[in-house]
Amino acid sequence: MGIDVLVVDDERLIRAGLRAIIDAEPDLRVVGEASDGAEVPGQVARLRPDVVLMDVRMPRLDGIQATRSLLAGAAPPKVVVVTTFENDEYVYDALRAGASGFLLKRTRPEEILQAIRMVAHGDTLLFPAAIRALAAEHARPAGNGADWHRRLTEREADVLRLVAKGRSNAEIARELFVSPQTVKTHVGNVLAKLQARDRTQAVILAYETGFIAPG
Amino acid sequence: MGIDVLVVDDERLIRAGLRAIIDAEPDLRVVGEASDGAEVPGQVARLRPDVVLMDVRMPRLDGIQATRSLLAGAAPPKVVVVTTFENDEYVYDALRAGASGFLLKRTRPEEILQAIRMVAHGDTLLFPAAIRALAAEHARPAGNGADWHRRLTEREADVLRLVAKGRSNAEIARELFVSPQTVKTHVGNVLAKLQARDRTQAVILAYETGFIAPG
DNA sequence: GCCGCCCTCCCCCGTGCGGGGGAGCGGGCC
DNA sequence: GGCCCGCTCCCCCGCACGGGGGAGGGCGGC
Repeated sequence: MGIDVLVVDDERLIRAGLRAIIDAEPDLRVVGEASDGAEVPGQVARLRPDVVLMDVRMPRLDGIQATRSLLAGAAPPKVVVVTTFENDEYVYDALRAGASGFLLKRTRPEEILQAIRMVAHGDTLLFPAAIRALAAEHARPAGNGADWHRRLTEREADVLRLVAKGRSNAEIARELFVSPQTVKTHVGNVLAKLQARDRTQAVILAYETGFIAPG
Repeated sequence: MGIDVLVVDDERLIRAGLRAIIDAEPDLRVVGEASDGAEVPGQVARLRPDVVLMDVRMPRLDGIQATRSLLAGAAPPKVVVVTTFENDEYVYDALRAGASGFLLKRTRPEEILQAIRMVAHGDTLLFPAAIRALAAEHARPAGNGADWHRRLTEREADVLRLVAKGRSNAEIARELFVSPQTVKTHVGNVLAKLQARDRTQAVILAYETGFIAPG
């Protein structure tokens, strides 16, 4: 019961964001992270995840090679390759290497979660599906069902939204009718939960994970 | 010669980003800004812009009403309505109100510029065009032809890219093999050019204007 | 030649920010 | 009743950050 996920990405920021999103789900769990394709086989052998969420571009050993070597082993996990652009030439290589699917990094959180569940149950996400997901993203009005709210409390989410609008702590305090100290507490909690060093990194995570949408 | 543009948006950040993009073009010029639909008629009468770039959602008087009142006047400017989602119900109202076109905020800078030129020359941007622009956005690999490079020097753009990755000044200094003071200088210049108060706002602008893409 | 821009580096200074504590209060759960 | 948790507010502290200057070298345009 429950799907164990290994997150592989060379960007610490992205890993933190994905972890936050995934761990918010009751049926999903991040059992480990790797920052490099070369670390993947060891982590997989040790942690035995059900699904590996793997970035394409990484130093040393890229996601394609890592996928290939993984799938060659015994009882391999499902692999979802995460890429930035859908016409990335790596995508075709990823499918040939045996990936069960791939996602765009700009995909909305709930779609990432759905994708993990799908491949865990044996489904395959094909190229057009990613396109459709993308289209669906834009078809959705403002009902962005971002999901790490469950990790962030409502108040913390309020604060993050304002941080992501460029507001200072003092401004946020005025807008929320609380003291600056309170805002500092919330911001501190947000940073801790997102594993961000400062508000700038928090904003980046908010954009990268779809907590807020550009435009 | 040259197209005069009035930028209307309640978000100071967005206005600054659009101004930076537009003013970088030799044939375009931002002659003024308005933060509210109610300010628009006065600004138009005073500045007589060729094109008004107008946000839909604004306090007091929204972009639709502002467009309607503008088009009712003598020698009205062309109006391009800027919206967040293409299925926004306001869009149809905008076209009925007499807008010459509309854009998605997530549209790439160069497409925004092209749109301004098109409507100034009497062309009309229809709904499908926005969709196509959107599709084209994703079809484009990494060749993001962001345009405010002309305002930002190359070095400044380098620094902004790293700032937008969450790096501290010291980290940027190490990565670029220069002293922290130099980085501070560049960051300061970037903030000034983007009219951003701090690095957090600069990152927001970078995302909102498409200087960097999420994912 | 000179001027202007870009890149580099330096000083000082104030402060917003983030980390470390702690604390009171309400509501929900057991 | 006790416990946990979210929200609120407070202290202290160190430091990275941003604003204000200035300065020198390289390079291209006028």
